[in-house]
Amino acid sequence: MASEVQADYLNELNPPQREGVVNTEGPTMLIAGAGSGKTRVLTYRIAHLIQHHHVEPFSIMALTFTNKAAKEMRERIEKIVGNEARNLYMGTFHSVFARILRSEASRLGFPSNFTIYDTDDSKTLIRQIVKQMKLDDKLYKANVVLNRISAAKNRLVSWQDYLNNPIYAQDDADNMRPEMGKLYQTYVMRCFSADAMDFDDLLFNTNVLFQEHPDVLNKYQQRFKYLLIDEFQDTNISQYLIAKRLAAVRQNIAVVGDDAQSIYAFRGADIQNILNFERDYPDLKVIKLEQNYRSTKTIVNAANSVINKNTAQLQKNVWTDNDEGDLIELIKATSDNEEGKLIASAIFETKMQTQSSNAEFAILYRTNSQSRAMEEALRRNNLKYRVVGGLSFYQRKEIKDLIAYLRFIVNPNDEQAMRRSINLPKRGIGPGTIEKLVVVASEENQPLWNVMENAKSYLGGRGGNQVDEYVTLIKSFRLTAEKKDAYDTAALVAKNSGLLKELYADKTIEGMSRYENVQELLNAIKEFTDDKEREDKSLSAFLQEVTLLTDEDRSDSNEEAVTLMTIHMAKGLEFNHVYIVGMEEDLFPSQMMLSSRADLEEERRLFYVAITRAKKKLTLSYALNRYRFGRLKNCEPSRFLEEIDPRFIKVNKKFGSRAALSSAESYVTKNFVNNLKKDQSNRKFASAPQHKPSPDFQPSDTSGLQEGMRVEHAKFGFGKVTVIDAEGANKKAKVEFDTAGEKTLLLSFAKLRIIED
DNA sequence: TTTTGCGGGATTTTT
DNA sequence: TCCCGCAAAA
Repeated sequence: MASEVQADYLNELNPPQREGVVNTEGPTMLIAGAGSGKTRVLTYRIAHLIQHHHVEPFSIMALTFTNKAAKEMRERIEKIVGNEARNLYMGTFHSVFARILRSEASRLGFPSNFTIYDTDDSKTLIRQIVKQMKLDDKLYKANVVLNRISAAKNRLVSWQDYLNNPIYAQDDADNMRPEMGKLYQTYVMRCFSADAMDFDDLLFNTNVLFQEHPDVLNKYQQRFKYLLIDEFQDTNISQYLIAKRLAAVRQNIAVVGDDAQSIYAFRGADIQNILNFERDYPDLKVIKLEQNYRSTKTIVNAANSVINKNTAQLQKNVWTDNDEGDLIELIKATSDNEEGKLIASAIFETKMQTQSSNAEFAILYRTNSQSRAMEEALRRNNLKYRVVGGLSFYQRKEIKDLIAYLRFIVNPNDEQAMRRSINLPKRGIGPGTIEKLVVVASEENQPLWNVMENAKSYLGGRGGNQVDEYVTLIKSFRLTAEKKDAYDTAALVAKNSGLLKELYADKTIEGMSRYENVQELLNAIKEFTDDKEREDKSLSAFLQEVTLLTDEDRSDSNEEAVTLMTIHMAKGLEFNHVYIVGMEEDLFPSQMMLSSRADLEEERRLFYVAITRAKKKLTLSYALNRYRFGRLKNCEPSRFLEEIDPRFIKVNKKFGSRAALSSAESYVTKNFVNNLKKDQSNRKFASAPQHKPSPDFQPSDTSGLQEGMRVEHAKFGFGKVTVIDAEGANKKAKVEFDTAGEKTLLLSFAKLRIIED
């Protein structure tokens, strides 16, 4: 019986796919081109482990990039192996290791009910620290500071390491931000005393846990016999190290990824991981999935012609057996609003001609703000649509407000939650009073909650009384939380805190929708507690999940609607008809990504991802004018348009006459020439001809490499070392190459020839 | 303490 | 354009 099922799924696979499924032992890397069926391989591989090798589901750990991907994969596996699949240890890095950190929290001095700070919490805290340290908040913008801290954590640089490393100090001094290290330290300490971890801490602290507590590491090494990682190109160093440690004993680690689809370098993802992987596992089995089952020949080849402009990529040849298909259409509009109209009517027509449903259409854009014009036009055409992403449900003010209460109930030291909830609805407790509480707590080195309980002895008169009332309220909530489940508690909090009443009183449209949102949150909590499979239905258990949830995880409305979303959100999805809008310079590629070649290559990969979402037909559009920051700006067509092999494009016949065609072409051509000029004047954009290494090229021993030395790299050419970073296996050098721009190279991996001077 | 109005910055992407 | 944080006014 079991073998019949097996035969079934194995027969559906092509040879490399089958190999990816059957070869379950030892380190494996699947390089999976777009649309090559990698999810299928991953699911079958897990199913195969369970059915054929009789591996217990709870000893398989599978890490994905989003919760949604995990959920879908689990469902697909469940279809093959039945409800055993429930016991798989599967989820995002963040959620899986948050769970492990909860049960081992005491090892790190955290309580197991620690709070997870989301990005907003982190930024607010940083803003507070900057203020308290009396620093210039123009210079120390929360965003900038958090990014810097985040980057350090993702490379496993602790605040102690940071303060001890003169390179960082120099770097910060050069950027006029000498206090960065101090900020990092304070930030970490404040999180710690609030019993809170931010997103990066979940990974950073897991590394600390495994490094400093070998017994814990050993426990999980024994337990997880098989480790699988999806979207490996989007992992950062911190994540990779966790995986490596876990897999160290059994070495059953399989990673799946596509370097061409790496689009999260901005948040620390590191393609280097793919290269490191080959180095770390010499007997690695590499399997390439190159046949695309998703798209037409036109789309696959057009995508290839684009991605080939990148210099940094693994050798891979994506091809397809599918039909030639329609040419890619290019639409020119005079304004962003007209672009919306043209796209909407194009969708409407295609829908009629091909008898397609709304759900087969997607409009993809670079930035969320572009959805507006599209939405309006779709509405006018009576086309149902849904916008994915944007301001997420859990980021809405009213939702965060209620959750702040819930958080403070569970974690009495969650300072951010206290700050948010204490004066909501208005209780006459202002910033002055709050600040006093926090200052006393830190000066007397007391838990915040202790200070609040004795507020009257620290705050005279009114403030003390008001805080007292709030404390009593929270205490009563805590009593409820101890006895009742998450839903009963949350419902009581919404009612007794006065939050619901206040929202109910607001009869504006926005006010009513806020009220509904809170009701919806309560429904979501109800759904959580109604889940029969769930053992722990406490408020604490609910909160553990909520911060790591995103909108996509809430409702899977399979509604008949056109999908609007950013390209980032579209990764992993596919649609028959895809419209990529806003193909303009400074928008896509984004102006913020023009400063280095590496960034531009990431934008190009983003474009590649966008193109490869389309199964049958791809349409691109750009506008000559667009409102940005409230101002009408004229735009040039994107350089990416010229990077598509022209054989695959035609200019829209309905909306663009012969004249329009030639004018669009001339626009593109003119732009192309301009870009060439730009390229020549700015070497960072130079379409660097592949460097031919010198005939005597021989990698040197780089242990003695010094800043200022000139080096040669096989691919990037000649350059000068600007910075040397870290020591030992992680030693890195920043090199400013003459033609390829600035690169950071891992010396244990990169082959550099030192040039005598 | 709360409300209002001003000015400045944002639109890159997400766990 | 719109949203946020901050300063001044009430």
